[in-house]
Order: sequence, then C-alpha cells, then structure tokens
Amino acid sequence: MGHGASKPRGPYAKGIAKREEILERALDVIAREGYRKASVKELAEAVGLSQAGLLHYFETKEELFAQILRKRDELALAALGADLAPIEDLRGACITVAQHNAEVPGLVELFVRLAVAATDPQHPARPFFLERGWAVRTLFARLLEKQQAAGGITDRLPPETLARILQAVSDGLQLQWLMERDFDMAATMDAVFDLLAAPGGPAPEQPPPDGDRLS
Amino acid sequence: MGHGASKPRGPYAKGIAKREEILERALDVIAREGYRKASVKELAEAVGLSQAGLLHYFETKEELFAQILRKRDELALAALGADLAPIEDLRGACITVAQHNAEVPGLVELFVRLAVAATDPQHPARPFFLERGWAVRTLFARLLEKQQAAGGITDRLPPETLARILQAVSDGLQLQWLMERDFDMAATMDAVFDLLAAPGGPAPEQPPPDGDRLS
DNA sequence: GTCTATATTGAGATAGAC
DNA sequence: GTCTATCTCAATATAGAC
Repeated sequence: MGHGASKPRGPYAKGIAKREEILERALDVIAREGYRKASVKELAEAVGLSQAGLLHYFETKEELFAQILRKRDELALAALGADLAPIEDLRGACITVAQHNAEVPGLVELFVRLAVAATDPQHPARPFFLERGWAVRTLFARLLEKQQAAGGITDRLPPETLARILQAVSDGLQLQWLMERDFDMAATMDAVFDLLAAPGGPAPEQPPPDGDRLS
Repeated sequence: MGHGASKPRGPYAKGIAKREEILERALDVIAREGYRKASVKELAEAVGLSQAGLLHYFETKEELFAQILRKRDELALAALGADLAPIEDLRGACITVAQHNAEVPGLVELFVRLAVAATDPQHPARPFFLERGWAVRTLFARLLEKQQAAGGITDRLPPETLARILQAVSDGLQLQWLMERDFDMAATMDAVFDLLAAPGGPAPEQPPPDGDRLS
C-alpha cells in the first residue's frame, strides 16, 4: 500500500521516511501530553526509541524541534486544504486554526516556546521562524489587500500593517491562553475581524446577520 | 540625602535596601547587555557580587528573576507618572511604553522569555504574571469603557474583549520585534488604536489631523 | 555579608557493541 | 539502526572559611 511506482531506491529513502514518521508521532505525543516532558530522552521514549536512537536521525536537539514545527505547519496547511486551493476566507481560516489550536495545548506551547527561543541570533530554529513570519504576513497582506479593494476591510491602514497586527494578536492570544484558559481564542480572533471591518460598507457578500455573535 | 526620618531599624532594613539596589542594577545591566548573559553567575558579576553572594539575597534563581520584573513594572509605572495621577490617555500611554521598550531590548527579552516560562503551572513567576495580566486588562478595560461612552472608541465589542486584544497585540509585537527589528513598535501600536476608533464620530477632542501618520 | 570551593543535578552528545 | 554506557558541560545550590 503506497510504495508508489518509482523505486524508493534514493540514497536515504528509508531513513527519510522514518524521520517523517518520528516527527508525526512526536507531534501526536506533544499535542496530547504537552511540551512538558519534551527533553530528547522523554520524546525518544514516547516514540519508542532510546535517546541515542532518536539522535541518530536528528543531529541535535534544536534541529529536532525545528523539524517538528516544520512538520506541524505542513500538516496544518494540508488540513486547511490549502495545498492546491489557495485560502480565500482569511477570517474563516484564522478561526479554524484558532479552534484547532485550542485542542492541542501542547503544540501551542511548543510553538510559543520555540518562537521565543528562536529570537536568539544563534538559535538553529531562527531561520525557520524568520521565513515563517515573513510567509504568514505576506499571505495575510495579500488577502487583506484583496478585501480592502472589495470594501470588506478598512483601508485606513496599509495591508502590511494590518497583517503584522493580525500576526501579533494571534501570537499574543496564544500566550495569554497558555497562561490561563479562561477565554475562547477563536471567538476573540473573530472579534478582531470585527475591528478590521470597513466602517461604511460591511461585507460585500453576506449582509450582517446581526445579533448572535460568539463570546 | 534621603535616609528619611524614622530609623531604618526594622529587622532586615539594610538587607531589603540592598536587595532593591541589586534589582535596579540588574535591570540596568539587562537593559543594556541583553538577557543573554543572564545566568545567576553572570548577573552576579555584573552587579559586583559572586554567584553565592547574590544568592544570599534571593533564595532561588527564578525568584530573583520574578523580582527583577516586579521592580521593572514598579519603575515603569512610576515613569508614567501613574503613581498618583491615574492614566487618562490610553493611546498615549501605550505608545510611550512601546517607545521606551524599543530602547531596552534586553528587558523586552527578559519579559517575553519569563512570560512564556511562567506559563508552566509550577513556575515561581506564574502568580506574578497572572496577577499582572489581570491588572493590565482590567485597567485597559476601564479606560476603554470610558472612551466608548465618550464615543471615541467603537462599542461594537465589549471593553473586556478589546482589552484582551490590546494586550495580545502588545505582547505579540514585542515577540515580532525581538525576532526582527525591522518595524516601529510604537507606530504599529498607534495604528492599532486607529482600528479601535469609533467609525462614525472619531475623537471627541482632536479632529483627525489627516495625512501624516508614522509608519 | 561575602567569598571560594564543591556537591548535585540534569541534559545533550558520543563511542562502541550488537 | 539501535542500544547501553559514558563523557562533558553548564548551571544552581550549598558548606564552610573569613
């Protein structure tokens, strides 16, 4: 089932496959059990290897974690169905992501912790986060710009600024939520989009359903 | 100069004074040199003590750092002149704080790193951050509510939600800025307040200066 | 109160057998 | 490829002299 057609006879084909499998399992474990026990040793045992066995696949601890996050983004994007069909509804996408996040606190923790650590110029995961931040903001800005043109979003501020703010809210809410799970991240993100809405002419598509909003 | 009137003959008066002095110096060092070298040992040397000497005043490392942040808030509040005269202009205050932060990257780093670490239920600084978050949002909400009543700020969302969002943006921007110092935190905070502005009737005080905004 | 010196711990990395 | 065992290192915490 699924060896595909072409021989997997590339140099490290097997090793790579195993690597990916490890990453997925690690994600699973972290999502459920939290980032707490995330020393290399604990993670190794969780995926059924010894510490040394795991480090056979990833030279260093930091590299391992960076790869875990890369994998996470890969899966998240896939889950959004964004692989082929590009995202259209930014608001919906953000809310979906927020809802999903609320179900995997361990991953949120991993993300935030690593994001902060990667702040250090020396940190191995820094390139990943730089690139990721840029990609996220660029995507946001592109979508926002489109909606500004359509009149659904305020054009009092340039899309790049709005994109940056949006990213900041998202990160900041995750931090708040890790601290105290006493609010609804998705609902709050929803509220943020209310703030972005153009004052005069609201949505071009759906006339405001007026009344029941979450939160 | 300033021994005050009453004898400092409290039990630990001297020790306490020294503690405060250490904290202020530590803040100074971190603000300039960054959080990088912030092991107890490095900090100790920076303030002119040995590691053991410093730990004579603070039982544990984490307690030391929590106290450093407490001191920082104390000084920041004082700098805002908030001690006696309560803050009136939230927008101005946020921008001032952001501008100040941009001048002490080391402190921003300390704050963000500790905020994330304090997420852990076991972390000694957790009570501090819980309390602080609550205080910040409560203050924000109170001020926002007042401005909503005056018509300067949109009332499409409850002040508590706006307060939470504001805190999130602030934290998130600091994280972004630690990663890459390629934008102006204060200007971006300013933009956020544009988003909060009521659509119909803008500011009750100043008619929109229209045109030159930072960023 | 402050130092020097040391104990302790915990983690990541490495060597070498299987 | 994977394990066991060991090395190294860094950092906090502690003991005890001055």
